[in-house]
Amino acid sequence: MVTTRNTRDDVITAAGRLFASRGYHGTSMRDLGRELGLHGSSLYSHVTSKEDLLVAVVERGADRFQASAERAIAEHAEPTERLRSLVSGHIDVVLDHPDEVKTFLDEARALDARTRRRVLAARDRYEQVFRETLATGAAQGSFAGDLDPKLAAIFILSILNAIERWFHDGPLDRDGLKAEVTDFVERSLR
Amino acid sequence: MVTTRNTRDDVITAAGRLFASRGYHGTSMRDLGRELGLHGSSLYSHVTSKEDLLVAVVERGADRFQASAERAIAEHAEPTERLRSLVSGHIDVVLDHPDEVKTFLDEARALDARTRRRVLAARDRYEQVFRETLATGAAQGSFAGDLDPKLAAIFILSILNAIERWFHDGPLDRDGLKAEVTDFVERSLR
DNA sequence: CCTACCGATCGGTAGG
DNA sequence: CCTACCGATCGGTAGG
Repeated sequence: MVTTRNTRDDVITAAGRLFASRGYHGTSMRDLGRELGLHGSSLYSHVTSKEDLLVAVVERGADRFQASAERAIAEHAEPTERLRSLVSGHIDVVLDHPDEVKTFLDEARALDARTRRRVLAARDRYEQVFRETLATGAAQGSFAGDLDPKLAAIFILSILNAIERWFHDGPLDRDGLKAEVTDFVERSLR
Repeated sequence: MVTTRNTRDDVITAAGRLFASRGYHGTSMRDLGRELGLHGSSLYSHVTSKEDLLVAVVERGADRFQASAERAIAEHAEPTERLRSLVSGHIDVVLDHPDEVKTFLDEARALDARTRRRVLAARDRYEQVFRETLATGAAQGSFAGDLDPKLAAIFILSILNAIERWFHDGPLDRDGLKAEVTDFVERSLR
């Protein structure tokens, strides 16, 4: 037998998988236990409640996006390049951690009000990075001068966040996807 | 007392409201009864099951989009104009019927496999109208010749479907929103 | 991580 | 549309 005991991390990962595919309310603790090969009640040695699990999954998603934004900021100052890095980093997060992303985007409503507010604030800060990059670029002449940075940020993030819903490796691979999104977006900003 | 009995239509509308805000699995029949001022068990004189309700809400959403596409096709042959009409019509559906749209977009996974396939097929046919409009426009020179109609359709629909998540009448009204989206999209297609 | 269990709530039915 | 109810399942606890 090579079977090992599950860690809290394993539990959160499996929870993300189920929350992403069936939704938080569509997933029971017994479902999750089955996924890990143990009884539903045994999960309570790893977590204090079902919502505790949701918080953990959602925060993982939030952290990934934040880390990606920080990398883009650290590595690229010029607006066009920074935006490309933001787009590329976002796509990596979506494709590398689809379950956390989907839960982060779709299941925040199941959180209690205080936690939900915190998560939405994190989302806003992330969007703000896109907005400021666009505003700087418009001011410097990299993008169209009449650009509305707030709306453009929303449109770009709409495209990025939807990727999880339709993309699966095929004729178009990850780099191709990044190139297509970047191209579509940059045309709009000129 | 002006209170009237609820019709099946009332029940479906209220169900859309709750499914959109809490999700299908996050809504109980008793919740829905409370919303309508009657007991959960009384709902079964209007519907045969909870899933019956979900199907009805989702199909309403699907029908609205289909009707919008048919109108665009009937009224505009020229690709640029037809696309504008598709965008405007889609935004109207999203803003006039947000609950049905959200349920249509987010809760299809809760449907049984057969119904879900039917709904996804309807979604595909709708997307196909966008794709064909873009392909025709690219062939005729209205849009860039190297345009990928499939990807462009996805990107445009990503922007349109996300509107429900962030738009609420403010400084930007419905017509302003339509103009901004159309502008952003058309720049990308040139 | 398991066994044995709890009260609450779930979708749904019978019979008016 | 209500009353009275059903078996199943829910999140969670006690005690090992």
